[in-house]
Amino acid sequence: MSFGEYVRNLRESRNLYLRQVAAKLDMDTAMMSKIEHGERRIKKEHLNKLAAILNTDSDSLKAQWYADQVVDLLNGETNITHIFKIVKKEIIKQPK
Amino acid sequence: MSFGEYVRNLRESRNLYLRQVAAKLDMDTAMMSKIEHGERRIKKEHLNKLAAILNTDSDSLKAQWYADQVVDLLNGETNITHIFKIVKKEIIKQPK
DNA sequence: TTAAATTAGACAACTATTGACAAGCCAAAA
DNA sequence: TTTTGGCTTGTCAATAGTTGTCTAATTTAA
Repeated sequence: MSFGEYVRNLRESRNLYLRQVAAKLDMDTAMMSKIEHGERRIKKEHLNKLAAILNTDSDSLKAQWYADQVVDLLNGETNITHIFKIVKKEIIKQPK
Repeated sequence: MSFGEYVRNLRESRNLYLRQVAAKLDMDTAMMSKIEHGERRIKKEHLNKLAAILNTDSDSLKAQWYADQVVDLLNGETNITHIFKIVKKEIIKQPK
């Protein structure tokens, strides 16, 4: 399930209209529609607010959001497991 | 090791100068320098040629390149394992 | 010190993304 | 069968981000 579908499912289960969510995020309904369709990307800064509006866990929402970006980036690649191994090794070594 | 370091290691082990590699890729030496420093991103389309110039395996080079983008994207995130799980689930379900 | 190699800074040119608007679609109510 | 409400689509200018190039440092090796 993509980020957009994830949001749409939540929104519908909350019985909210696109325009309601859009208004609370101070954006056009059309934009929100595109976000749910994966045609536009919601800003990271909006995620906390969106989670609150949808009354859901923001960590899961963020994970979903990041996953979407990664899928987009790796679209069509095989070798994903290998890539992830490199990434993990790379990210772990940031102590501080 | 980042993509840039990876390339630099290879290049030096091959006793090639930045300007030589840059010339073969038809780009400015300064650009190539920035690429090795991670300040600029080499185009995906250049990877095969670069692998040939460095006489190395292009799949590994590409994996390294993708890993770099992902690291960049997830920079600062915890939860990476969770995100990767979502990604894998998402990517697997593309048959065709 | 010199010369070659590399790096850094600045900037215009090029791309991509965004937000806003208007028009369209579709299902259900009237 | 029209109207209404919710959603979707297309377009476009404005904005933001990226790229390549040039010039001027800076570093390195003799």
